[in-house]
Amino acid sequence: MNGPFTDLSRVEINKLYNLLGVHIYNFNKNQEILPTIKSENIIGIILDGHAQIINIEYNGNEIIIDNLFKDNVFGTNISLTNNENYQIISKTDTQVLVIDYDKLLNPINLKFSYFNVFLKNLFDIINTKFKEKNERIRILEKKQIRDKLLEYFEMQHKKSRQRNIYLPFSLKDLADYIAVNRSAMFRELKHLKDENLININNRKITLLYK
Amino acid sequence: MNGPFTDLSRVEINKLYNLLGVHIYNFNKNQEILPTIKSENIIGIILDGHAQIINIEYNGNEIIIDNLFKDNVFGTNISLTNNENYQIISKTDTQVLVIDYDKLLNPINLKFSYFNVFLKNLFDIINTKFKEKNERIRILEKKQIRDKLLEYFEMQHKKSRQRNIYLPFSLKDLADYIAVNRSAMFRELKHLKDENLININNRKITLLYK
DNA sequence: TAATAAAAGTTGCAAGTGCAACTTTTTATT
DNA sequence: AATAAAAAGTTGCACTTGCAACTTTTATTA
Repeated sequence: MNGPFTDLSRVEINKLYNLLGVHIYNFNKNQEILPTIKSENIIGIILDGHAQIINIEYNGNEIIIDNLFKDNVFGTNISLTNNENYQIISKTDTQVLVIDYDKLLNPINLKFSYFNVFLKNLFDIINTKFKEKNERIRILEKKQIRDKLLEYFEMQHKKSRQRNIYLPFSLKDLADYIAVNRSAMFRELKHLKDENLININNRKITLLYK
Repeated sequence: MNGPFTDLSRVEINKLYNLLGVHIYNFNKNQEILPTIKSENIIGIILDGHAQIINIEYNGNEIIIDNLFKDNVFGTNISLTNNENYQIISKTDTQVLVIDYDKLLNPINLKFSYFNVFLKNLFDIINTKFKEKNERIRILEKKQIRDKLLEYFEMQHKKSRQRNIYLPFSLKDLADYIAVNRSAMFRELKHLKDENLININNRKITLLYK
């Protein structure tokens, strides 16, 4: 397992600290990490210890989204879905390194700046994919089809801010995406419709509770 | 949505092509992409079209692991779990850009080489996390507790090449990880034990079918 | 080492889901 | 426009799972 400073000398690491405006924070067990270091756009790296990303749902339920151990990364661009109510809590004494994401890939310091723009783009692409995976996991973690559907609706609604959801794929594909049986999913959609929580015709779903 | 060449001029893109030894491949609908471009360690980017990463399971089942659209990345370091039997198939006419992953972050071409070593490390860290997410999704996609467990065992076995699996966490945590009810999971573990497929005591599980 | 908390192990029951086997509707192809 | 193929919509049934409510065992802490 590689860490952020693999293959780098002490001198080079110090250069990096200056170049990137790195900060290191220390936390005791069970402290909130995020408010302390929060800024617009950061990458955090756990240098030592153990922390958890926890999501607080509308109903008060707390869900462990991710466990962060040594050399794991987190941040507003990584592993966190947008617009969420989350906390990062240290579970042991934890040391965290924080980098300004924009500074990280800001080419003004560097020759071959076009190359670093390219690297930044690659990062963005991977991060986008990363967020998609996390979203899907959030849905798959739900045990009931109803909850999976509602979680999916919730995510779509947050993105579009609209009551109407236009499925980007077929209902069959939706069933695959949330990993349930197609007929069973449809049955549940009907239940939601019968309870006047949604309207559905073909690929247009209207959230009546919003 | 950003692509790999966002914010780069035509001239800069051409420089990149030379610097990185970029190749571009064109595929017709329903062609196998991977064998054509396969090498030790590559990053592929879909420039145009649509492709799917498909896993062929031991029983012949084909599972769509991922859909790749314009500007999505894939590769041996990204989104693919190790040691798997997978295919990447173009679903439409598809154009793919291929980069040698080692060349990408090889510092010999660059000033500030220590900085690029650091970027490479960050890539590695994110990719590791990415693979972990994919593994979990593979498990969560299974509909039955038994299949989730067997998939989990399979993955652990492939990593350690041992019949004995030592759980890195509690059974309660395993239940959370595969997102099922703890008692129901335990019930299923007992069934597997009764059928002489596994042995289990505390956190040591032995696969008797291996 | 005693007390307390957490995890493992167990079971009955109600509810939810997968599956199969359809019919109907929509979309794609010649 | 006719035909074929895919997706949507529907239902009964068996089986699986979640949930609750325990007991027993293993860890943790005072």
